[in-house]
Amino acid sequence: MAKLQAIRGMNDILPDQTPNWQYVEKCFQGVVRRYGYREIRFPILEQTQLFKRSIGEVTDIVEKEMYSFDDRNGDNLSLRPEGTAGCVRAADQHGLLFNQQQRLWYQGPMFRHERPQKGRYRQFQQFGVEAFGMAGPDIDAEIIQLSASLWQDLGLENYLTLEINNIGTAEDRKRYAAALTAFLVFHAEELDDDARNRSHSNPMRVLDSKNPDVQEALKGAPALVDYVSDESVIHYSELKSLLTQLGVEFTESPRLVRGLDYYNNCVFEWTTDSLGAQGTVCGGGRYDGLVEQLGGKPTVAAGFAMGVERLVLMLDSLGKIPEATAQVIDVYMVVVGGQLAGSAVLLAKQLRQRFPEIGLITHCGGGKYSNQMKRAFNSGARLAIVLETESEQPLETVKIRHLIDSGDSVSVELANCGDKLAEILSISE
RNA sequence: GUGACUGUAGCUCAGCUGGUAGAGCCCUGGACUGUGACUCCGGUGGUCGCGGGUUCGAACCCCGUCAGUCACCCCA
Repeated sequence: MAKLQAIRGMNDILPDQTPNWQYVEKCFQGVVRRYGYREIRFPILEQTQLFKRSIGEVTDIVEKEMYSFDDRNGDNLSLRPEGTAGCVRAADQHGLLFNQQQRLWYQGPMFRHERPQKGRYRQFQQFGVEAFGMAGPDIDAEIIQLSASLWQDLGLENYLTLEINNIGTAEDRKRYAAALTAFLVFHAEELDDDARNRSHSNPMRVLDSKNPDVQEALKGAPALVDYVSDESVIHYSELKSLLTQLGVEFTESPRLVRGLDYYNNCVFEWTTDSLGAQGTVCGGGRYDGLVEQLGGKPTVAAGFAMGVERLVLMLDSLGKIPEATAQVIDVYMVVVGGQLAGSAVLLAKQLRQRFPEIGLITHCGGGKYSNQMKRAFNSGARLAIVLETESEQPLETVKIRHLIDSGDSVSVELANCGDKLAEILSISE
């Protein structure tokens, strides 16, 4: 029988890697705490309808990337491809959005059936922030500033650049899309197949084309700016002013279009060139119409999501993860001779009770002294406690040996082992 | 979904133009050493991703499939 293996594009994160993840998660949590955001947790599985109605029926995510299936009741469910839809659903369902403001954050796995490559996986981790009930550009500035704080804490501030754009309201874009489609149809012969196909279904995506010929043909195309309402323009320029006051550098990218339909007005992306083709580390913007679109009362909102794999990848390749994050134990107990197993587990139990903060491994499975010592060294422990007696003799003394600073060892009465340990590790009880 | 490259012991890899597999590390037994090290000797471990085909014979050729990597696409 063939060996079972993980589903394509779904990664196992092994013990050598998990400290890196914990480090990043700790940084997230520190930042959101400072900004007063509270955690919300919602299911990984939702009605497929939720994503269709929020992300948009004709987006790639919904059209060809969702893990959807009928459950035993015949309901069509999907693994969440992003977090905002579920967050809005949960918050609205429980009345969190009624006449109030909310600052929320979440973290968890998302699922998209794409072809895997560096920084892009079928199950991936997102960390996101959503703010509800605040209409002004100040909240937009706040969440951007929040993300910038995180880069600072992670030491990535010099490796990420912020791009922003104003994509107007849904109405603005509708009028613009019509004009753009007309332009594209007129210039159809200069476009490639892909661009022609999108001219009607999703004309704004054509602007993103990397085909130089298409970009050439786009010269003279109508600009979104000219279709954006005055209100949006004012909001946007206020945001820019706030960012400038905050010292957050940005570049304006008129071509920046988000792939999810619910965004409006200000959108932004943090990108890097150190990740290959998957340069976007964080993306977000306003989505003022989404709550209402999903059946709630009209509620303005803004948020962003970031890809944790991409961040971990980036930190790893840039050497930005502090060494101290790796988990090490403090004490390794070497047990020579099977008759000492009882004494060993008992001593270990007592020490763990007395020193809850230290990590202690008891050697299990026997084996000769030299091999046990080898494991003790390889464990990274500072100290080894050696239990050894002449055969049949009761255990009276143990040896405590330094493994890192020196090779010194001291012999202590079994009963005084804890005191000696406290002294050596400078633990105040 | 499309394309290119890759897939040999737990890990890193070698294996010339086809003749049924090797090294280092790791692990382990022993020698030495007042006891993890070093050195020396020995050992475990692979139906060469999987399935077909060509051939007297394939890890090496062909087809399919799965997976990985990178790019397109898409996005976090």
